[in-house]
Amino acid sequence: MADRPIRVRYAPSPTGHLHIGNARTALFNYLFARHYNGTMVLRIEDTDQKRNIADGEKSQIENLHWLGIDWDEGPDKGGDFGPYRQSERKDIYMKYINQLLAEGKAYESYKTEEELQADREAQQANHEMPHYVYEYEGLTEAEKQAKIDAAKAKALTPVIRFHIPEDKTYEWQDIVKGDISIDGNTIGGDFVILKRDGMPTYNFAVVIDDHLMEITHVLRGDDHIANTPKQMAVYDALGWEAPVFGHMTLIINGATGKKLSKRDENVLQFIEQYRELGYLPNAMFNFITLLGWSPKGEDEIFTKKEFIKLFDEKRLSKSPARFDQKKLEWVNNKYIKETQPSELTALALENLIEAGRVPADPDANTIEWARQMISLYIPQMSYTQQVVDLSSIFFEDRTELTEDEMKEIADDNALPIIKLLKEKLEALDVFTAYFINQEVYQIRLALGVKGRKLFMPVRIAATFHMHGPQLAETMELMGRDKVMANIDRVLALIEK
RNA sequence: UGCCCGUUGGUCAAGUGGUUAAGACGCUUGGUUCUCAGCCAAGAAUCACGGGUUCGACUCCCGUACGGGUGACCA
Repeated sequence: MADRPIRVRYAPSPTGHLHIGNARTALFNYLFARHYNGTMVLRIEDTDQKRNIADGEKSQIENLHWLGIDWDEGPDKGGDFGPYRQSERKDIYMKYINQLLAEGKAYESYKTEEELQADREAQQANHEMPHYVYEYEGLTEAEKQAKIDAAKAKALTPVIRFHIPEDKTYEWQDIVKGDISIDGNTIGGDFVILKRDGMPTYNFAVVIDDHLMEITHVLRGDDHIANTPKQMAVYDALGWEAPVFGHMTLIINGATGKKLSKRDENVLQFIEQYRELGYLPNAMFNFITLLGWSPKGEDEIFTKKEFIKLFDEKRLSKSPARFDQKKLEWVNNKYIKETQPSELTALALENLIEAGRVPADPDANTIEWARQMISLYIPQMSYTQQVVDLSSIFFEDRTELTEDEMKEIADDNALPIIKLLKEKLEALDVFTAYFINQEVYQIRLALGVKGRKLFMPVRIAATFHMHGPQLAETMELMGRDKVMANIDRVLALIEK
């Protein structure tokens, strides 16, 4: 096994959009493959026809690409081990199912849903773990055959169950958890490998696919630990060697302490949602990689290349990690500061359009204006959608000042400053930050007021807010008309 | 109820028998700036508990507690 070239896979089912937990699984498989110069396979596990959704596969692929994850083989790429959709591999599964049937390692089961349900209820009442009870228990081979024939005569369709050898103990060395050992009699009895609709079940199909696709390492969420012995039993039955398993801890909901579930609505769960808010792919990559894994040293910010180089599966954490939105914001802000303003503008523009702040098809002037406005907020922006709120100073038309703001301009110095400001700005030829600053300086010289006492009245009069980004730049972006209107409004309020 | 896994500050975490128990986010305080933010500096805060083993345990062993996972003709 160790000598074979490393092959790993990410195997989503197309049942929804890319979830953070799945993204993390994909990420670590990707890092593992790239670190060891191995091969990354994308396989679509679409055996549950009821749950598949129309664009599930497409959406997975798009979001993975957005995150910066790529693969070498998959439904969209081809490869020597295809097809890469389980729904297209039915003939392959049937071959092995027939083989197990012929060898007596699997059998037709006619137990109905009602019977199974009754079994489970009885077991539960008995404080036992729910498990399948062998329906041909104590029957001779002939009696068993007779029972099957009787069912066939009624035109019933069976499912195929796999016979679990209950006296075996399944043990493996897990890459992340270490030695794990599970008794064959605790895993729930003979399980279904072929459903009545003719599709194989997950626990069977993965084994066939992982083996045929020559997967060497299976890195997945630790909710699959309980499936592992079932899969190992299938490997045994087929005479195959199982791959190396690594069960990574789940990401848990910070508020509930439970596995991050698609039903939790208080946490943003899908990569797409972050994308829409203007999170950057590299920041997401960075943040998610550091959830449940850490490199040596003290750094927190790494490029993808560095992560690939540093990746070490032995440093995967054994205990679950909470998703910390605040830290993600910090990481994203770091990346925002490193990103070209033009790129940020493109993202933020979408958010502004979405919010109705900017027309859907902005002209060149608007784009340039937006670029400058967004630049003012780069130091404090956690994600670009925040410009919508941050920039409200440019869009709102307030008519009243808050108590705090009134206090700032109640000073005796305030009125002369504002009056002089109005005068100077009216006379200004070119309404740009540079010249505005000059005029403010002139006011300082003329009235002998400086610092907060000077700037606060100017800020409030010009912007109608006591907070905002650099004053002169803000005024330039607001434009002379709006600034003059603000000043008049504030003057009116003072005189009242 | 069974089986499996886990437990270092509020959060992410380093740590592998002897350390002042790193670092980051967050928080608090101070500095800087016209404000907010940012930036800089400082600070508070941690080994779940009980037994062993040992000269010495966060580190090894055993129990307890707590948390999580699993139980399908979902994956």
